[in-house]
Amino acid sequence: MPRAALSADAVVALALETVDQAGPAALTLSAVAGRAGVATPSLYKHVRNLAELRDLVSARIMNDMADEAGRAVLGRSADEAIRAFMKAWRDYTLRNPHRYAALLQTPEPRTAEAGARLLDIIRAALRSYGMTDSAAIHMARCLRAAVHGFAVLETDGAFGLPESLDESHDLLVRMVIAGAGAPRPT
Amino acid sequence: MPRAALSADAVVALALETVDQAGPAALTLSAVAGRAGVATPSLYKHVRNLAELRDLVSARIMNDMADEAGRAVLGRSADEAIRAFMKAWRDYTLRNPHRYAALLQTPEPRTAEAGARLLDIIRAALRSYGMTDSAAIHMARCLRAAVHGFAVLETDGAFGLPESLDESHDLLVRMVIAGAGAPRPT
DNA sequence: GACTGCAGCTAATGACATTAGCTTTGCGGC
DNA sequence: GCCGCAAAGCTAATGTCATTAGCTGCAGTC
Repeated sequence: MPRAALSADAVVALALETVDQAGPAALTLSAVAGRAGVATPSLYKHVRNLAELRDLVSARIMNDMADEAGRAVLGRSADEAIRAFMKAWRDYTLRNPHRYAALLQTPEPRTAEAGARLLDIIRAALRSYGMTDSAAIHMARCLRAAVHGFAVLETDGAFGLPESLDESHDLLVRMVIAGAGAPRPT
Repeated sequence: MPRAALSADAVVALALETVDQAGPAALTLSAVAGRAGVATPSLYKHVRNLAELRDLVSARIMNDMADEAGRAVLGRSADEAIRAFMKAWRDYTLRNPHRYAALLQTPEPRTAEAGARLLDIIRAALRSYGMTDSAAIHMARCLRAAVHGFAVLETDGAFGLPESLDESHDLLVRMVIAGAGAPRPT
């Protein structure tokens, strides 16, 4: 194992820095290579291509969020779990707006896997409601949609009005909790 | 006015075709020029640059969706209006998955304007609940977040499980309606 | 019939990603 | 201590784009 200098993980870390500082559009191999003090083609020794690097970054972020969300939910159940999960999610996105935008739209394998972890966490949080597996899946999807939609719109600055976003988010949380409490179809 | 051939609108239309057929990543000036039977630099006579073209396309799509959603809501109120709105939204996204992905994240002026129209439609639909303006704004945001989040996740194929997505969407609709009916804070 | 302005063209530049093939360096075995 | 090898890095080359500059030719206008 010659020169230890770089590694796939190190490249991803530098890519993440780039995203944090300059946004996902600035994530180019040139930029990462510059940050690593290395010629661009050298990166190909660690990463198949730009698409893979994007996926790796995306997966890292998704796993990160899943970790934080999982920690937030620990030891809570039902309404409290949902509240904590949604708060953790929003906190992360506000803390790292560029990261959120770097999450891959098109689900590459690694990102998809991280997404599955996330799903598990949500399902675990919902277990305390005692709903059927199938109901829990539908509920988890709704929770995810709500949380994701809000995050996208907020980090993109798509909510124009001056009204407090905290309050809007509170309403969203209450809405989801109400839905979880009474998920029975008509 | 020499040769009428192209025009900004025509360019946007061709761009939209490109997006529909090959996805937003395929929206390049080369591609559009090829489709128009014209050299790439010629497009600059109609559009400032690629960024502007993206914004124009995005705004066109957003306006389209707002039109459809507005039509769907016409003559309905309260729960029925919300249900119709959400159904119209999802139908559009399923009919035009690539278009939805082409909506701009970063809100450029024209897209933002179209987004404002959309907001108005939602607010009109909520008026029948007789909530205060401020409550309506928060509610509209939640509705938008729910609808947007679901659309993104569904068109990206981020929902892996085999469970019926129609059913999940139903649950989402019910959740939002419940939230609109009882939006009073703690 | 000459004038003007717009639409389109070709040529050139510069940022990237990606590939090919060469060079260096450090480690394991002798 | 010395050798070979494989990983890690480098330079050079190619191709795709976006974008700019400057030229050309046609549509109507006077």
